[in-house]
Amino acid sequence: MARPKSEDKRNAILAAATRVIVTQGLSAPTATIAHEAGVANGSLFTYFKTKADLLNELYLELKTEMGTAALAGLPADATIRHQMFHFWSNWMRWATSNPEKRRVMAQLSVSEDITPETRMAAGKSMARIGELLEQVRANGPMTDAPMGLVAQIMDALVNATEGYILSDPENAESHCRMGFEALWRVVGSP
Amino acid sequence: MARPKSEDKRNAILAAATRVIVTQGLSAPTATIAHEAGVANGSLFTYFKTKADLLNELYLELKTEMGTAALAGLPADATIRHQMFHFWSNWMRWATSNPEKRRVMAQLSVSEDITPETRMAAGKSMARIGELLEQVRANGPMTDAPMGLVAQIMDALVNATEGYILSDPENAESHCRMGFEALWRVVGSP
Amino acid sequence: MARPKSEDKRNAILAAATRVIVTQGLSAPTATIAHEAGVANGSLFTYFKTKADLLNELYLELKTEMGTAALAGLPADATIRHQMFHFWSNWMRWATSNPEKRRVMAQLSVSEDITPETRMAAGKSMARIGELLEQVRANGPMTDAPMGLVAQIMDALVNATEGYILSDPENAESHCRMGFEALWRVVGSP
Amino acid sequence: MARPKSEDKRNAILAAATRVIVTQGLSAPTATIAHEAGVANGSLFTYFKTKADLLNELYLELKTEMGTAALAGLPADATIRHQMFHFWSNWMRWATSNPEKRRVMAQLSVSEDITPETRMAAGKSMARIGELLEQVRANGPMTDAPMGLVAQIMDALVNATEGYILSDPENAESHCRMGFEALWRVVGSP
DNA sequence: CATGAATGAGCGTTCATTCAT
DNA sequence: GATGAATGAACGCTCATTCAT
Repeated sequence: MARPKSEDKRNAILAAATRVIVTQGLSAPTATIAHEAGVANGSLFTYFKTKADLLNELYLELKTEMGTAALAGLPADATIRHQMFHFWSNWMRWATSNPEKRRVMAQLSVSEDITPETRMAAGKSMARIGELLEQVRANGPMTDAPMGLVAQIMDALVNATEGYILSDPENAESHCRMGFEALWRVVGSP
Repeated sequence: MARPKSEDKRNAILAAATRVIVTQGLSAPTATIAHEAGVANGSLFTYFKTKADLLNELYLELKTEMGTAALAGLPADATIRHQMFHFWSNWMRWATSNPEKRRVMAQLSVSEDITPETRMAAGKSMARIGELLEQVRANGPMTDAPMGLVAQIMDALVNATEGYILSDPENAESHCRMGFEALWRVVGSP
Repeated sequence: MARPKSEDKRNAILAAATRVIVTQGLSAPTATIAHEAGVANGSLFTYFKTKADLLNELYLELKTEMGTAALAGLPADATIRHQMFHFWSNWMRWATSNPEKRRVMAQLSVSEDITPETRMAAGKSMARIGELLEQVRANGPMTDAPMGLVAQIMDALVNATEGYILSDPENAESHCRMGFEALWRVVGSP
Repeated sequence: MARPKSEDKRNAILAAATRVIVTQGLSAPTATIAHEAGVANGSLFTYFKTKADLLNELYLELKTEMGTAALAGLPADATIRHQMFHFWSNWMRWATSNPEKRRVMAQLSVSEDITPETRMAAGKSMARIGELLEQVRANGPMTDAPMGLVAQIMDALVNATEGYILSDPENAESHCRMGFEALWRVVGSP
């Protein structure tokens, strides 16, 4: 194979897309993204068949990265509360240090271009967290609530807390804890 | 905020925008919206200077309508918990009966086109709710938390619960109650 | 209706298309055609939904014009041979005075963009000629030949003669007659 | 006309071009042609400097093949009418068994990309036929007609007949004869 | 020489906005 | 004021051609 498709270039495009979308929104021209990535505008399409494709892959990439970050170093033998707080903190930290990625993910989440398949695939990377949450739910005040509702609520709490932290990063630590306590009051056992 | 010409036509355009955006997203052509509203494409611009303008006014309109619906018939002399549950229920009911408007609002919320001014103005319609929430917060487990965080969390819970209800409308009643209990556990006094 | 779609502009575009396609071929940019017609490139699309559309309508227009020209002043009570020679001459004259249109028609005839429907519709304008030819055929040496073959042959003779005339316009008159005699030998009665 | 590298590959590309152009037209991407030929897209350009080049050489190849086929086994000592009918039959047979090549040739004939030089060179392969036709003409009703006109007419008759045969291959034999008789009436001596 | 990624000019079409009627 | 044709910048994508491997 002459000049194999470079993983680096692919990543450069994905990273450029993140940077550009943050400031210009999802309607950012592919040409701008390509330029930002340092490749010719046509080259973008050798890595992603269409713009929608690029967006889907970007979404997947970001979700996966976030999921991985959230689960890093999970202390398997600690109490559930501890485990939960661990990934909650990871999650907040990731969001704090990657505000751009978080913003782009928010935009992609509501985009028509992201297919159900992609959303499904993205969900996979959160599976472990789902299991944890399930255990917590089963023994707390939401035993009788459907898991779907609980999951959505947790997601909402994560986002709300993250959002607030980003607006006042000074007290990140404190906000993080408060958000977690709120979550625990919602689902955890007293 | 001036409302010159025909108020009817203005509303027709706003309503048409909602219908069209639900299916086509925010990138729906103004011409399509105009057509759906039964006016010529050029006429749209005598009612809204630009497309962004239309979007901002639509956002404001929807938020205001929702705020009004949420506060309707608030029993001023009931307990705070009662008052809170009252508007929570109203809110859920509105969302359930106006799924399109809710969806459009979700899209607008993340749009670059909505200005900070509009967001601020939209916040106004929720002021009364903010006061209520403030009272609750002051006497509950989040006394020490910043109001902004609490507000965002409530908003998140509202959205999560609404979203879940829409995905399983059969048990709306039950989900509504469960969502409220979660909220109360987060901020309410035991 | 404000500023009604102008027939003039439509014709200007069609005429411009002819001029441009002659020199640049069917792949001539729509922008060039629009410019040549003195309208904005977007305007072309208010008159023709797509480029293929423009091409189809151009083909129809040219064929119709040619058909009309060929039949002009047909002496209904002359002998068939006379009638035939009349339209043959008309045809040659039209081709001679509209070499560009003829060239464009040749290109369009083999284009993938021209739909069967258009071809069918274009055929209509030649119907009268078909009837004439049919009468001639019935009493000549090709009585037993299928009409389709005869029609194609006539078409071919027309084109060949036209082509030759254009390459040597000086002796148009003579070539025209010779071509006709050839045709008559093929189908006419001796 | 140099034929460097692999003659096989060159032919594969030419053959692939024919197959692809039949279905996609002359605007078929070179990449598609290369793929169909089983070579890398870049390789196509080591065999043909440009796409126009490829087209010109394809045209030449097809014309030559057709000319050769038409002249195969010409009975040098038969009557001229016989010789003429011989190559006419050959020609029809070739067209019938190579409908794709015929179609492609038709497209190429009207393409802007084919240079006058190529057309001239292609004419060479028909030289023998031209001589034959010339002899016939000299003693028939077109003695006084310029050879160019006669040649074009014959070409037109060939194409018309071929075209009709392809549309009704069942009666190829009969159509072939009828076409020839028409030709003979045009130029042959009675 | 073969390969296929890289390039970037170019195209058809869309659409917010303007303006003649 | 209402209409809808006019405008032209902008965009996603293609593809002939080049060039690093």
